[in-house]
Order: sequence, then C-alpha cells, then structure tokens
Amino acid sequence: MAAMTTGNSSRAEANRRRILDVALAELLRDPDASMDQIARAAGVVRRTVYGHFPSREALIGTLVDEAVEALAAAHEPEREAVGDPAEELARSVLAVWEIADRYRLLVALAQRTVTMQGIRERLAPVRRDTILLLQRGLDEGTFASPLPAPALAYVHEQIVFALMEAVNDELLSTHEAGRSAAVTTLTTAGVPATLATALVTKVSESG
Amino acid sequence: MAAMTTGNSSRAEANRRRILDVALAELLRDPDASMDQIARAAGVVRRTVYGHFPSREALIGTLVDEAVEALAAAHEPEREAVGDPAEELARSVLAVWEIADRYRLLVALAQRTVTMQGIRERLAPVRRDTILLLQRGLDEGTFASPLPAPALAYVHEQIVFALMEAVNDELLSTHEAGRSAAVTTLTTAGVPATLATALVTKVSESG
DNA sequence: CATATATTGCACAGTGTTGTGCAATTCCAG
DNA sequence: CTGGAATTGCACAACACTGTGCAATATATG
Repeated sequence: MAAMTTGNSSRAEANRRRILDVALAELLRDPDASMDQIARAAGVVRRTVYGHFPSREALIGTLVDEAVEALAAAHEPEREAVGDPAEELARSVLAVWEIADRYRLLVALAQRTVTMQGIRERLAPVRRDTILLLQRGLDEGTFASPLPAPALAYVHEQIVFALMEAVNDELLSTHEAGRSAAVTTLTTAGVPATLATALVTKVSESG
Repeated sequence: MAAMTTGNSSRAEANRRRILDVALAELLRDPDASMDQIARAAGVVRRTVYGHFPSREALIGTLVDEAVEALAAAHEPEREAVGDPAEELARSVLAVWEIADRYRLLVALAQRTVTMQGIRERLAPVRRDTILLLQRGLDEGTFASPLPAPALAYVHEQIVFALMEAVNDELLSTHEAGRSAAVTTLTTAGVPATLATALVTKVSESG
C-alpha cells in the first residue's frame, strides 16, 4: 500500500521534475531553503518531496549531478578546438551562459559547508580546462593581465554571476546578456574592447 | 550582582572587540555561523557573547554598522576629485581593497534573507557614486563596455570578491593584490591594459 | 467501475539553535 | 587583600527543521 517509493507514472514523474526545477530556483535564492519551502513552492506537501527523495541531501545531490552533467556537456564541444584562445574563450562563455543558473548553484553550494566539498573536485576538471586556455592566451600574448591564470579564472567565474544578478535586477536584457558576458570576459582578459566585440559578434553568428 | 550588562573594564572591552573581530572572520567563512561557533572561536563561552550583545542580530548589526562606516570613510576622500574617471576609479578600488573583508561581509549578508535587506539601502549611496563615476567615464569615452553602468558596477564588485578569494587560496600575493584589483577593474571597464597598468602604478605611488 | 499508485494530513522523535536565569568562580583595581 | 565587575557553567523553554510512520484520500489506467 501507500508505498511512498514512487515508481513511475505520469504525474509522479512530472512532480519529481517540477520539484527539482523549483528546488534549483529556491536554493539559488536561499542556499538554506528548507524542505518545506521547496515543497510549498512546488505546490506540494513536504511529505511528498520525501516520497521522491529520501533526504534533503539526496535532493541536492540529484541537482548537483544534473548540473555537473550539463556543465560537462556545455564544455565538451570546445575541447577539440585548438585555434585562437580568444575565440575559444568566447565560445566557452556563451556555452556556459546557457546553463549559468545551474553553474551558479554548483559554486554557491561548493562554497558552503565542508559536507558538499566533493563538488569542488567534480568542478575541478572544468576549471582546469579554463585555466589552461587562459594560460595559453597569456603566453601567446592574446590575453594581457597582471593576474596569474587561476586568479583570472576566478574573476571570469564571478563576472558570470555578476551579470546573472544584473539580468535578475533587469539592468540587462536577457537577450543581450550572453554576448555581453562574453565581451566583458574577453575585455577583462586584456583583449581590446573593439576586438572583443567584433569577435563575439562573429562567433555568436557563426554558431 | 553578576550584572551581565557589561559596563566597561580592560578585558571587557577587549573581549567585546575580539568577539567582533572573530565574528567578522567567522561569518565571512560561514554566514550562518552559530553564536556558539563564534564564541568558541573567540575563546569565550556562548553566554559571554550574550553579555556583550543582546542577540545574534544585534551582534551582526554592530558589525554592519562598523562596516558601513568604514566603507563610507574609504570613499569620502574621493568625493571631491573631479578629474580623470580612470584615475578616480583606480583610487576607489585601492581604497576599498583596504577594507575589502568588511565590504564582502556586507554584500554577503545583504544577499541573504530578506531580514537584512536594509543593508542594500545603506549601501545604495556608495553604489550610486560608483555608478555615476562609471557613467561619466563611458560618456567621455575613457571607458568602453557593452554593459550599462549599473551592471558594470556589479561586475566590479564581484571582481573584488574573486580576487579576495584568490588571495585566500594563495593564487595571488597579498602585497600585489590591491594593484592587481585596480588594474583588472580598469581593464574590465575598457581601459587598455598598458594604460591601466601605468595609471595604477602612478596612482599607488603618488599616494 | 475497480484497482494500483501517488499524494495528503497528521503525529512523532531527534536534533540544533536561540535567548534567558542564576549560582559559582575568576579577575582586576583600589 | 578585598570588593565589584566580568566570566563561566549549567539548566531551561521555545522554536524550527529533518526524517519517518500510517491512515485517509485523490487520481489515472485498465
């Protein structure tokens, strides 16, 4: 009876999905959102959430898994390109921007308690790739910055977050935001503003 | 007797001061640090903290007051200067960097629950000044960015945080960090890297 | 309609945190 | 040394949150 094990059905799956989506949004707003807050926001009772996920940690874990997967997928197409570092960086930012909310959740949670420290490790490969790209650009002279590549990577990360917040506060149109993020990132890396703008326009048009 | 009202004495004042300092560090590490964590970190029992501050909110409130005051003081000397926007921005970043930890606490707390929303309002004047400065630079052509001035201000804010984290993780030497932050901020605003470097060097040497 | 399945509503124990009260104790100043 | 202030140690109530059990109910599918 009443087997809260939740096998699979139309609305069961839909509920599970909606709980995950709402949880992402809710945890983004407040990393300490309670199960009750999440449940109510998903139009469901707290008990139901526990029917789909055995614990709060399991719920967040699922979210983290999905986010890591999405992030890896976003970076994958860029792996083989070995051309201009500036162009690669532009593509990377545009790709990450599409899943910026998930990315943000990951880093926000990773900065949190030691418990979720495993996230940092799972993000490490992506970060490593970015750092190598930046280093290559610095070596070749495409980029120019007083910062070492790893610090520059931190800055780029935060730029994405800053612009997400800007979009949230309607200081920036959603449509332009991705390109603006790419241009700003390139500019921060030391690429002249005019070059950066032209490059991003080219990249985002050529797909 | 035992009036926990804590009037004033040598160690009483010293304890109060130390509690505030430790609380700043502790809350920076974890915005949800408990009173017990803070007390222990300060080498004191929880009950003692309540002798100096009637509530957790009062403790944080005191911290916020001090931080706002420090931030306002750091911005004050720049108010009257009406010269080159780039130079003003450089001075501003260098000044803020000196109290970056307090600044960071403010914004970290402001991003938190709605309760502490008043912080945003108290930070508004400082932000307004920065935005006006950026706007002026954009109008004059000193700065160049696809972002509107308010969004650019968000980015600058996050750059400071990113570099604080970099210093924390020893990716960046403490000594160079301030100047690096200034150069990076200028670069992001669209000032050519070479110009930015030269300008920051000049400003930080001339005092 | 009948039936399996998902959801709800409630109750409960366990846990961690806040804020307070009070007696015992430590500490510095006069 | 001694008196007054600060600190400590402990106990306590109030609250919020997690995770679980179980019966009642709603809902889709055959």
